[in-house]
Amino acid sequence: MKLDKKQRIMQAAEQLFRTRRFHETTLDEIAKAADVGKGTIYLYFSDKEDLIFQAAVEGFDAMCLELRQAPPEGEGFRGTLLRTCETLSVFFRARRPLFRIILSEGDRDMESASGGLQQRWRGRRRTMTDAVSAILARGVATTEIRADVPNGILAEYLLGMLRTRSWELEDWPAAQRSLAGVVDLFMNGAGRSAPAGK
Amino acid sequence: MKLDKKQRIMQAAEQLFRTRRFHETTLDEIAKAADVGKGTIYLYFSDKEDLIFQAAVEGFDAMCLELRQAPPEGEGFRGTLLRTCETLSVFFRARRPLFRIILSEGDRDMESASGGLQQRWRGRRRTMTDAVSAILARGVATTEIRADVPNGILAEYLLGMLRTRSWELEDWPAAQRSLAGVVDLFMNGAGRSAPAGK
Amino acid sequence: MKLDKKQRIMQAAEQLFRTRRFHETTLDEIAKAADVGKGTIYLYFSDKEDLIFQAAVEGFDAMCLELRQAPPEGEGFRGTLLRTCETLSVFFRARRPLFRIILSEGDRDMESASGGLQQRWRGRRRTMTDAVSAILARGVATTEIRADVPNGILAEYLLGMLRTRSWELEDWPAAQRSLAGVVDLFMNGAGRSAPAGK
Amino acid sequence: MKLDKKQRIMQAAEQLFRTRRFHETTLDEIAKAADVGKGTIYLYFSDKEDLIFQAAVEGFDAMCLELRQAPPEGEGFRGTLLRTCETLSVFFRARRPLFRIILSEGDRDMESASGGLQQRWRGRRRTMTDAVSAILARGVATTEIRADVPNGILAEYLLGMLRTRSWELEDWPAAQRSLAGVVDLFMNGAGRSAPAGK
DNA sequence: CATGAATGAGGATTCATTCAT
DNA sequence: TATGAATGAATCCTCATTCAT
Repeated sequence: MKLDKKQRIMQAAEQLFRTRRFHETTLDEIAKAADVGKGTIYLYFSDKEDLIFQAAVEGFDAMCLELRQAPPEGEGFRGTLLRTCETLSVFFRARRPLFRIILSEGDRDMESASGGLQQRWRGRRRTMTDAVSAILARGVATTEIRADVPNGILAEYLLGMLRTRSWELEDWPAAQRSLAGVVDLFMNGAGRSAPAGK
Repeated sequence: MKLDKKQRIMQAAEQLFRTRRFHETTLDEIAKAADVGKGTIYLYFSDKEDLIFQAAVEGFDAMCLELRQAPPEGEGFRGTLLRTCETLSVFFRARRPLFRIILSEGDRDMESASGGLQQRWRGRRRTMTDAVSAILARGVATTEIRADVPNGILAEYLLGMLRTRSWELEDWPAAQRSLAGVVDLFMNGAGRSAPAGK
Repeated sequence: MKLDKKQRIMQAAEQLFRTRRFHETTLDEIAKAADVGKGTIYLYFSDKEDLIFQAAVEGFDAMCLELRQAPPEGEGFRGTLLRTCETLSVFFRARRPLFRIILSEGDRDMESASGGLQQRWRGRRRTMTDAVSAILARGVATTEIRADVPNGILAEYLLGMLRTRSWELEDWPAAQRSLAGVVDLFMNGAGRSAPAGK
Repeated sequence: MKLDKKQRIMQAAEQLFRTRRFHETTLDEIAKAADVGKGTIYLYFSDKEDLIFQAAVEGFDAMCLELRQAPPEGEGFRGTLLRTCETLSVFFRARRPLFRIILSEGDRDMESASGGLQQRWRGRRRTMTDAVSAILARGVATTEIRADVPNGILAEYLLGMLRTRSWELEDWPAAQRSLAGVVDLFMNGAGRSAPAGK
């Protein structure tokens, strides 16, 4: 059964942006790949940027909700953190190309006119960082997370580590870039982890 | 006294890309801003991408050399690490807009044809990560850095933290995003810092 | 009633190339003259050269077919030859400017890359020379054409004479450059034609 | 010993235009090939077209003078004609690429502005056709050339045949495209040359 | 005479967007 | 809703020409 036309368009876009840059991917190609007329795209999206954005944040709210769910009975804080990383990792994996475009298409100093994409994303992103902050807050409550650094900042660094893992560590063996490893490093740092002589 | 023409062009480019995207910034504008003829740009750069790249990596090799210098007498490992972060931070601060473009203009899965910029950068970047790895190796030697994670991976995460600090934490008060904080978090992690035996 | 858009574009091109050289005629002008958008040209032609070529060979195949038609009952060989010259002459008259461009845009020794136009034309041209050769073969059969020179060569010289008539003899009075005169010269040569009474 | 700089430039141009079109050959290349500075070209030629023209007509006047020389003792008319064809053939052989450019760069209907090259050539060319006409006149005097067609027209056709031989017959075996063959065809035509039954 | 760094006018081509059907 | 033919604004790059040295 054929998907909804809007869905087909977003999927085609996601697929094409995987191998082509923003300005190298034409609406003709997307329309062709989605098997719809070129004009049809404009029935569902206001313009090319809007298409990118909607394709990127598709499912984003659902993910944020998932992050906010209460942890299952008996799951320790580290377990929660690991599950959080998995959720985030899964969401961003397929969307990496789209977010690469969004992040590149503007910077904080950009004039508002051109920063449309980035502006919209920054607004949404807050939902995610807040959710992660809330999770870290639980760790603070159980004294498993240090309290001398704001949760929001810790959340950003955690997200940054996940980005590094996804963007820069692709060439390393899977064992070296496990999510458990990220959590461990995030929690214990790179310093001599356990006082040997203890 | 007027700078060298090539320098003027690179500076003008850096300035303009700060507030405009790659495709919104025309060579006309750059030439105008640099106060040179349009054709002059092509005397020094093979094309627009080459201009971006050269402007971005200007001084990169010098920075890598600086990273490799032996630490001053009596400077502890943490001191070295802090100094390393400062060096990196200074280098990337002004070049952020340029690197945003380079990173966005291609991805590892991209066809080689379009990944020219990124390819060139990946080649150079290695010099930097190796230098940081080498520094971390000294920490391993003094048992200040854990040995169970490859230095290369730790280096990537450290660089990732600096990126997060520079890109995502701009709205936080300076005190919260100090380089010392980055080093502390990198070394000790987000877990309860206080020694258990307390 | 307005012509087909593709036709309008080709006619506008033919008209403009009549008074301007290849590189002096811009696609802007052609689009303007044809009263279509600039982009429309690229819906029908792959590029500027393709436009020239298609405009030039428009109707070429039809002419070749016409050349191959059996001569009417009772038409002598010279009559056939004259009719052939007329057909050729009519076809090339309006297209002279276009062919001037095609012939100039490459030469046999040119690298294949740049000889696109000329290559395409050489391929087509063969159809025409073969048709003329076939006609001359009939003359050989009736002993009206000498057999000691290959038909293909004679065909080339005949076509060359038509070109001379069209390109170099324009300043001479029409009577001196009649097609009948071409045929006569081609058949009898410039030597003392035939000692009439002798 | 190094040639005169002007000579070197013209030779380099001739060489380069052999494999490149007018607009594909840059003055940079020519200067490089001639081993002179780019500005030096403008010391000897007013512009690019002038360079082409002067390179093409270099030696043209000398050739015209040669054509006008009295035929050697005892050389028959056909001998003179053959020698004439040889002279013309030699002159144009190396210059073909240059003349292809000149002939393509304008037409009789062209606005004077753009027809500069062609205009200049048409003026010079007259010297050559007049010389050939004069030679044909000798044939008329000896009744070897028909008198019912103006010499000027016959001269044009003869030159046209030489062009055909040089441009269109290159793929034929040398024996079939001999200058003697051209003269024979010019004199006797393509009709049954000698009434066999005579 | 000779040079070559510097210039900037000029044009083919692409592609997001519209709108008549 | 859906389409895709038509549009034309927008820009990179080339290269003939100049002129300070």
